[in-house]
Amino acid sequence: MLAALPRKQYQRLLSGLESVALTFGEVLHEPGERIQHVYFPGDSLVSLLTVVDGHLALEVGMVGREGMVGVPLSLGTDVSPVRALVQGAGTAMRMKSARFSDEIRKSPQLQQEISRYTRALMAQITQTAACNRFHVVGARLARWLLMTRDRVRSDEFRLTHAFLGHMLGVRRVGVTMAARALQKRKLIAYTRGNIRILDRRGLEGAACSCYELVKDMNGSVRR
Amino acid sequence: MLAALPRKQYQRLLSGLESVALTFGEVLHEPGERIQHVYFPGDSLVSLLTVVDGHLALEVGMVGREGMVGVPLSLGTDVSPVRALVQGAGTAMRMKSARFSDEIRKSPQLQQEISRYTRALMAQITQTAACNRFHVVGARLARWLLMTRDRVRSDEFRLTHAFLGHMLGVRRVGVTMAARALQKRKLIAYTRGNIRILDRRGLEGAACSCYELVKDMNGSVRR
DNA sequence: GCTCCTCTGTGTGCTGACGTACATACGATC
DNA sequence: GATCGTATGTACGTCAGCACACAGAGGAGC
Repeated sequence: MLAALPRKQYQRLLSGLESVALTFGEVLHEPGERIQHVYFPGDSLVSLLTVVDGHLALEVGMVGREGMVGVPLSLGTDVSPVRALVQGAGTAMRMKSARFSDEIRKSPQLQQEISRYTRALMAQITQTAACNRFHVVGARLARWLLMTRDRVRSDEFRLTHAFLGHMLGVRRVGVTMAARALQKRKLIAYTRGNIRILDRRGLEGAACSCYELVKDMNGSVRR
Repeated sequence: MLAALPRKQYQRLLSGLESVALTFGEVLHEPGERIQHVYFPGDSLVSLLTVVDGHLALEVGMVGREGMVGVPLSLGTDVSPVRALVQGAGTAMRMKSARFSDEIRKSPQLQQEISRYTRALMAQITQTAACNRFHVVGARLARWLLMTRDRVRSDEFRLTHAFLGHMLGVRRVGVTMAARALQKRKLIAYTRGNIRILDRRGLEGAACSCYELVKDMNGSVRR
């Protein structure tokens, strides 16, 4: 995301940025907590989860290199309504919240870039809401794998069925059945926490239309 | 929402505002269309719907006097990802999109107020996403009626089961059964498109926790 | 090799919502 | 006050996903 800024802007931001390694399962912030840093994932991947009734979680957004974690800061608050969970280990740049708020005030370009991303994120959340309501687990799983693929830029990644269950808001068994069906159709392969996409095109066919929609949205918005 | 602005700001905006009567069923904009005006509902009520697979709709947000229709404009685009449907007839103030974009540039207070609302709306959409995934129709119906009540400030309003079905993303029959259950418990009463809340407290008990959560959020955010 | 832990697979009964079809009932209009 | 459109009630079979329970099976560590 930072790469979309003019070089000069980017240079100035650099002094406030530090590179960090994010580990799988790490929680960047919980709902209601103060946001300490904003994160710009590089090859890492972060899930935004909403927590219901104290225990159930559901992914509403996925943030990779195309976005940032901490959008609420640009909307004038330092508390987030969601949990930010590292779903794919890797590196990210981060900046202290206060500094980021400063930078945003000073730089219209940065502000504009953040606005652009904010509306892409809103669109993603909206689409996810409808998707969770209307589409079956199999199609949602396919979509989810494709979205992950696009962000980590790899056909293979480490994830258990149980974890996927938390993301999709279904039981682990539900994931197992859906995953098995996809495997039988030779679209994916997996063993003990390792998933590989075998046939991307085929998987796109199995996914619901939400995948294309959100993809287009991010694309068109990115000029 | 406008009432939260300093008097001076409000005075200046007035010249760009016009009062309009919104009629039930009117569509202010479709997804993908250009937003012509932003609307600030007075005693009217507008639903934000996401459209899936061309026909199915699902409400993701509800806008009354506390908010505005056209948030994307403040995020730098004039196309909306959602349909804005008038769900409760009444009056609203509106402003041409171009003028609104101007005003927002000129007034930090207005911008701040919009930011505040944007994050409340994001929180609402997020919560709704989870609610639609995890909670049963009865609880969601109860929540929906309460949210409507809070916005129109009346215990009685006109709505058919079929319309509610569209909002909640379920069949009309599903609404009928849920509504009948609530009526049996003497929480609501209804006849041919007219719904009345008989026991607000009781209805709050029947609603899912999402109601309180979103309410608090709006409250706390409003200082 | 053996043990233990985690991940995946399978089975059973249940329930909430679906699709569809049709029945009743109110009210506006002629 | 008969008719027609719309709103609501009921019924029936189907299905996706639930809760719970337990059975293999691969890997890490001893």
